[in-house]
Amino acid sequence: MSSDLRLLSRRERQIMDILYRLCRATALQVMQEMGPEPPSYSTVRTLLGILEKKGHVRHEKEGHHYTYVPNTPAGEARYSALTHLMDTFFNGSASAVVSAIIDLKQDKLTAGEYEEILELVEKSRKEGQ
Amino acid sequence: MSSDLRLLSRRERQIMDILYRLCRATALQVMQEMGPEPPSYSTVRTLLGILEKKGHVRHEKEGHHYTYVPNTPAGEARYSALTHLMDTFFNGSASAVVSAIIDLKQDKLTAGEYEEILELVEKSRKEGQ
DNA sequence: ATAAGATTGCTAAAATTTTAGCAAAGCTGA
DNA sequence: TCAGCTTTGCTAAAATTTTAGCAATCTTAT
Repeated sequence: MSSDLRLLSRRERQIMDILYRLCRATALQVMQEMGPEPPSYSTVRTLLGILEKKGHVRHEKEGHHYTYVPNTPAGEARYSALTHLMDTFFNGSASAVVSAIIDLKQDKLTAGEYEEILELVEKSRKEGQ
Repeated sequence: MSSDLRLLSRRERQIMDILYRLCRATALQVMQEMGPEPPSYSTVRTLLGILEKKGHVRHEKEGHHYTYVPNTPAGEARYSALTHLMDTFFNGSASAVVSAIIDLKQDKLTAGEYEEILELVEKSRKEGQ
């Protein structure tokens, strides 16, 4: 089943990313999220149609218009994205990724977030025994 | 400068991923890493040439053949990949990513790795004060 | 009811990506 | 040396992606 997001074209992936970020969106909303040099509304609709035909997306009729939703559950998509990132850039090492995240958010992490992370890790450690 | 990897085509990105994973590689090595349905050697060379022209890659003469190396430092590429992943799938939340990593590697993490991660987090917390 | 506005269905062409072949150049070992 | 193998340089065409227009349908408000 897998349906790997990495096999999609540039625009297709860009749209899938937007859908995962927003969870659900109309063609218009998607277009507005497509950053600088957005394609036309028409183009976005075509792409959504292609993604639907390929099975990556489905639409739900919401009143007058369509709302598009990713077909693969967010959890699954997250899982494979994270695995790929870890393998590609961090040699598969979990602690290397955590280290990078910490670096990344360094000054922005609140005391509460530190607590949360520590608890997560310790909880998992205990469960693993 | 940015040169976003997400703007590349499917094959181009696939090759960049391989180069980041291997750090450096010849066209042949790249081809051998291209999974099932690999393109021809010739095709891989063409793609590497395009990536070079776009400035994503450079080659070093190594004896008889070329070895290709990513131009953007691994650290920088990691940074933007991780940021994008976090924003797309984890709503920008650091602790959510950490939680996912833990889940992911659940049974495979050794006691030593748990220690390492905990130390990383605590060290950062102290420094942040 | 009906005009105005918005959304969809369909189509086609432009642009880019992906593919691979062949000649030339460079090394290697008999 | 020189025949054979490997790698590069160049080229061109097939395949896919990306683009957008227009008619038809549906909603909403007058």
